[in-house]
Amino acid sequence: MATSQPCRTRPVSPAFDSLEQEAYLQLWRTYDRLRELDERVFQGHGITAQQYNALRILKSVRPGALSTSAVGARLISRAADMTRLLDKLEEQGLVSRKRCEENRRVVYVSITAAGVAVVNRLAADVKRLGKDQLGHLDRRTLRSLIDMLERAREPHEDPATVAAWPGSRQGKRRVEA
Amino acid sequence: MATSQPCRTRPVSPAFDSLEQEAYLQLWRTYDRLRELDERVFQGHGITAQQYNALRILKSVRPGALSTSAVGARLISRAADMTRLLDKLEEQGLVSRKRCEENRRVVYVSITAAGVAVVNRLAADVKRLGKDQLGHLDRRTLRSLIDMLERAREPHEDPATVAAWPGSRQGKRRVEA
DNA sequence: GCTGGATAGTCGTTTGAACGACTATTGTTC
DNA sequence: GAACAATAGTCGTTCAAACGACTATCCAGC
Repeated sequence: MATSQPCRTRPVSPAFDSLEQEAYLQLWRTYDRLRELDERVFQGHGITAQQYNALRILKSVRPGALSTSAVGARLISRAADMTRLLDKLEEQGLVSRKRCEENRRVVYVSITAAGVAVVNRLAADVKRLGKDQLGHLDRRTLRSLIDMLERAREPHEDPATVAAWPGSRQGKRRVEA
Repeated sequence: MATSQPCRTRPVSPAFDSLEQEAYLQLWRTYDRLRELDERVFQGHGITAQQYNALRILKSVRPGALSTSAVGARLISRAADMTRLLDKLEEQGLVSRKRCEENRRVVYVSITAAGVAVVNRLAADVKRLGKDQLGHLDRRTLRSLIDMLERAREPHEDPATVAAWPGSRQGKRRVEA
């Protein structure tokens, strides 16, 4: 068959449809680039970032426990399937589950000593990760970035779960009108 | 067995390990929240956001073509497997592939009329999506957010691919030292 | 013109996410 | 107290991402 397509790439002028779209795509790309470093750290320890977050949450309430859904509500990103996420942690002996006697529908999850050990072992790497990712920005810039990100997602937060999340803006005063 | 765990959730004081970590987690959560809207729009059209981006890129060079890897380099987020992403678009008849005659290793991809139609059909939804996601922020804030996101990922961009990406900061002047 | 290395893309397999249907338990209403 | 809805969690299935091994082609050097 004859080749009708040119074999040369030509320059593009993409431009975004709108400022809002550009902001979202920048957000997406930035997240993706930073996440790359992230994954590298965690997969060296046989764990995912999401699983680490669950452990971090459970460690913060230790020696108490949280219901399955309470853990889910506190995770950074929504996770459809808490059951299987916790299954994997339980298989590794990092968390333990126990059905609540007062309300047998709920299952309480707590971190084990082995789980605490994993989080502690990761602590230094996680600290370094933060520096690697964003250490080149000064504190004022970081605060400003955080503030804008919070404002960006504010209308999209579920009021029911926002209270459970550490970074929620509630109670904070807006800097500008 | 005796129930040794309390069946009550107790309040947490999570706090982030560092400002850098907080910024990254805020970025993650914000991306996740905004992405939720995103997915809703595209899955109504039987396509993923990543696939839409590939189509958008190919439409911008129409009627020219791009090599498989050139499309990958211009995508918002790194995609490990261009082959299968394009496979799916080709199955739906939205793109067509042709092996380059001059260099038979490369495969050129171009968008079909059906592909253009899909992008056009989505245009209104995508426009509305932007407003839904970030329409509550004024233009100054959006620009500032974009600028900070670019600075956040600047050190993590591969110099080889950054040139291919529309939002690259190259050529822009830094506002602050 | 043959060999080794680089490049472009493809494919097999494993793993995790997404969506929805399903079970068990509790609370509500008449 | 039986029926129905709501809640908490589990599980089956389907789909996409991740990782690496593999093929085909080209280029460079001898």
